[in-house]
Amino acid sequence: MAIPAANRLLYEQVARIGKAVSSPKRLELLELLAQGEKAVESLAAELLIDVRLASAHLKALREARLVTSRRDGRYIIYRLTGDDVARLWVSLREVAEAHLLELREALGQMQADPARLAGVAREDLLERARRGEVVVIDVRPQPEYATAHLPFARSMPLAELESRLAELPLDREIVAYCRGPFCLLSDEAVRVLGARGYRARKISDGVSEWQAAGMPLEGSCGEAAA
Amino acid sequence: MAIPAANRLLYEQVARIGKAVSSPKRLELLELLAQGEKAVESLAAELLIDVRLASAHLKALREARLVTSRRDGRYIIYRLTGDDVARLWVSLREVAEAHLLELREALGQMQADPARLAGVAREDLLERARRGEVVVIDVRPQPEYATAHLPFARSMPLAELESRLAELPLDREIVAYCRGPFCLLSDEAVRVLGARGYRARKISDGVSEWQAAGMPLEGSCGEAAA
DNA sequence: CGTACATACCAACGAGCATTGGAATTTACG
DNA sequence: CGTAAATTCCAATGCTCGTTGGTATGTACG
Repeated sequence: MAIPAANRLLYEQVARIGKAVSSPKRLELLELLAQGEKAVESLAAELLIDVRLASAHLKALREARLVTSRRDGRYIIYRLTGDDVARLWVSLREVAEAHLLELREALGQMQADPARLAGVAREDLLERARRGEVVVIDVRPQPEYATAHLPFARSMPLAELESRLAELPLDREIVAYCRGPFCLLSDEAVRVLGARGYRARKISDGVSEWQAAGMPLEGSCGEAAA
Repeated sequence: MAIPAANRLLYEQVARIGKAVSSPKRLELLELLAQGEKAVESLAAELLIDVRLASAHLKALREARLVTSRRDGRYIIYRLTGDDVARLWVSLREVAEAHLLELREALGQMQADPARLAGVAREDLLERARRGEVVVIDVRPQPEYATAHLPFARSMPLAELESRLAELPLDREIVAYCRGPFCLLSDEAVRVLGARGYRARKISDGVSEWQAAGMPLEGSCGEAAA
């Protein structure tokens, strides 16, 4: 009755996207690129893999049109082809979290940290940050902050945190965030701050999660060097 | 600074979901299961593949926890583990449509049909259907209609359409829908109706797309035989 | 209780993918 | 213009996956 060969092609095309997100390394690349555009070298360095391997994975992502590249001097800068790619990564992670017990266990062990700011709605956090009741710090590297960050957030990269402690108030709660639920930067920041007597907690949102929830972002969402 | 081995496991878990949706056949299975639970045999028949192959793919989907199975007599009935799985399928398809030119071309060729009801918001269609200005027909097999269908939709399986033409009014517009943008049932229905003098058009939404857009569904969304 | 049926399991083959060694290409910089 | 740096391309290897032939398991039905 129907022509089965006709739409077989359609599913193959969608499967191209599926194949692109079927590798852990490529997912890691997508999450990094969701923080802002980056050169191959820095991506490879962050993942602790060979540059050639990173290049090969990026090629696969490019062939699925999830990323594009442009040349900037000696570097080739990769970036996501759209916000929907970051949203897809968030959706995938949420489905995995919802159905894969193993993932929830691994997440729980990794961030056994009791310093989670849970049960607070994003709107409430935003309102408190607006009023200055809490200080929201973005502990990712500065270029990622420059690309996009949460409203009222202050850039405080983990690498500079200890030397810039004086900038943070001791009398107000400090809320740290980083790249998302899988990122450990904010956990480390909370640990450091807690040891120095600060009242610090973390949220697991990154900019992608925040935006996927319909919340506003700030930042020159266009260009930023890696 | 950070422990890279710790969260390596996390990405592997998410990649399990990615691997599950990296095969065209498995995507087809997911779309069919999004219409309602079904036995292995009927899934294999619909895909025109060997039952053993369908079983193997379903096993892969089950290991990624995207589907579950239960026994009903001699049959093993598979169903999605949640609405979020159907939403993931919709998201994947939307990302593919947005970025893969090849997909848009293939889609355009397949449904070159000029009878698309485009540019009409879902809310407007719902309102017109409520007022009875249009007759919305669900041309999928009846069990899928029973599981879930659009509000005010009437079940009119394509297989029975020609013998039940008398039930449809000639003076009102008829809007057909089926399983989604990749499904050809509604195109065929529009063709048949058009040849008999009916004013018929189609929408590309299926129940998953409708629901993913935040629109309400009707139906005994629990049990239905395949 | 034995046969038919639906489905899962096991094995095997070929195709495709991840990874790394080595080389080519493009750009910047002196 | 030549050298260094960043990245891609090519080839080879080992592994995983899709597919199908054969078989086992569990259920219904006479």
